[in-house]
Amino acid sequence: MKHESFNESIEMYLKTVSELAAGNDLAPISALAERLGVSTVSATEMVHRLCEKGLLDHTPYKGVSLTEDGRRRAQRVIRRHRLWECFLVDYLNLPWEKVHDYACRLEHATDTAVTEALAAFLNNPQTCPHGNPIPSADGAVTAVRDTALSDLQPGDHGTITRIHPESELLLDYLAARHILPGQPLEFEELAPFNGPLMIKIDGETHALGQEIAAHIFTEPAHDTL
Amino acid sequence: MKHESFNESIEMYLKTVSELAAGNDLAPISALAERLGVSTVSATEMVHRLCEKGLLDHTPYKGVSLTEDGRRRAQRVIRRHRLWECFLVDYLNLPWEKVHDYACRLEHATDTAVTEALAAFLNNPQTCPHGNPIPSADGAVTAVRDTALSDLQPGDHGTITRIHPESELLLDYLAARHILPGQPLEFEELAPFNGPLMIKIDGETHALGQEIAAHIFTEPAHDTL
DNA sequence: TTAAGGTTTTAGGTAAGCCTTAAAATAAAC
DNA sequence: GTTTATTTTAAGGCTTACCTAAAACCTTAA
Repeated sequence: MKHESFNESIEMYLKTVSELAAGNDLAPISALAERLGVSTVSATEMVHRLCEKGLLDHTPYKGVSLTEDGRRRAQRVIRRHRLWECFLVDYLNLPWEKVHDYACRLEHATDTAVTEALAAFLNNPQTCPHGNPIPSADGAVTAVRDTALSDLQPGDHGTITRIHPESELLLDYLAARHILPGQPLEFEELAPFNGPLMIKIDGETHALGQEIAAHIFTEPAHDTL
Repeated sequence: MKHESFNESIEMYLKTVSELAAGNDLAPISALAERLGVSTVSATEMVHRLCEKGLLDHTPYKGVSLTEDGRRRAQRVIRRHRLWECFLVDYLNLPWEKVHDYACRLEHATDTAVTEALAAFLNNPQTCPHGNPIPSADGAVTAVRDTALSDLQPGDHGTITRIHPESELLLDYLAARHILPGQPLEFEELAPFNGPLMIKIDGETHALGQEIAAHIFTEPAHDTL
């Protein structure tokens, strides 16, 4: 009766660090705090606790990163999360943009035995409905080599591979516009002064802000056939 | 980040009261405390909080019962619990005696939308794998009219209908002896001095203590054809 | 009717996770 | 090198849910 809620916060911190420190660099505590909806002071406290537990490394004034232990733990949570997302979409027919939040709750309440039985039931899917890779049971992650939409150049063509990191607000926005993994797109033009990217998807052109574009990953289409 | 664990304790208390007060009588706080693995002081404190919230009624020195609100809330948790059990057994092929504990964690992390989608996916099952009825979405419970094994007389025949209340220890014990819902049984004799019940199931005779017998419910076979 | 036994309250504590406000340390930018 | 912004510490608090120990209180049965 104490253990459960105990883990929950820890798991959220580890998962978030994992998301923020995707490029192997340090995740600033301020960013952590913001994503978790917590004051920077509280986040700093918690980071200390997690450092003591050997789950995080903290470089003062720079940010935090996961230790090997923390990484494995985070990957296990992410695995559970994405497997549940697959189930919720493919079997329960719940909406693509809602399952992230549902899975966020289930992920902390799922035994390893359940996780692995679920993986087998689902036939060991490789990605979640939002395109993100599902870590293997031992915590290994498939490296992805896609490009953020925000890193493409006007004129580029590509196909959406995944949305990352996910949040309900973002997914709602994207779902309403059919901006989903698998969709081909064309980067028509970039408005000046850090303006939006004009992106043609599914026959329509959308103005996407820089911030949103950084959450959309693509596989560029090669002009060379 | 606060709400989740918040609900968890409340839900466990309500669920437990519902289990203990099956016969419409009051559940003593001491029994509540024992089942929850908590001191009576803590249980008393929590009962006060739940009374203030209008979920429980407390008759001092007697025990507690659920208000209509509390009842509905408890039934909703139980519904989620039993639906998960069905899924875990029927689709993930997890062991009958283990799924109770797995479901105990999932039940507090499941949105209503997920619950109802799951119910539809499972084709609205009426009972959990341990034979207990699954409350309907609006909190209605099917009345069961079966008899505790401890209330049968030597010589009686019957069929096991359900195990209630469940606990992993009990389920492990029963699973190892094939004492499962659907099994026919014969009450051979009752040992004197509150001794065990000699019960013939699946070709073998088992000595079951009074306490265990109170957890096994049966549908007596009528001699009158 | 009184003593025994169970129940409840009171008092005093713990731990995790959060909060705020304010001051100090450091990094970055000019 | 000074200013500005960010980070970290420090101090004091809150809530939930648990604990022990001791006192007060009901109920019941001898």
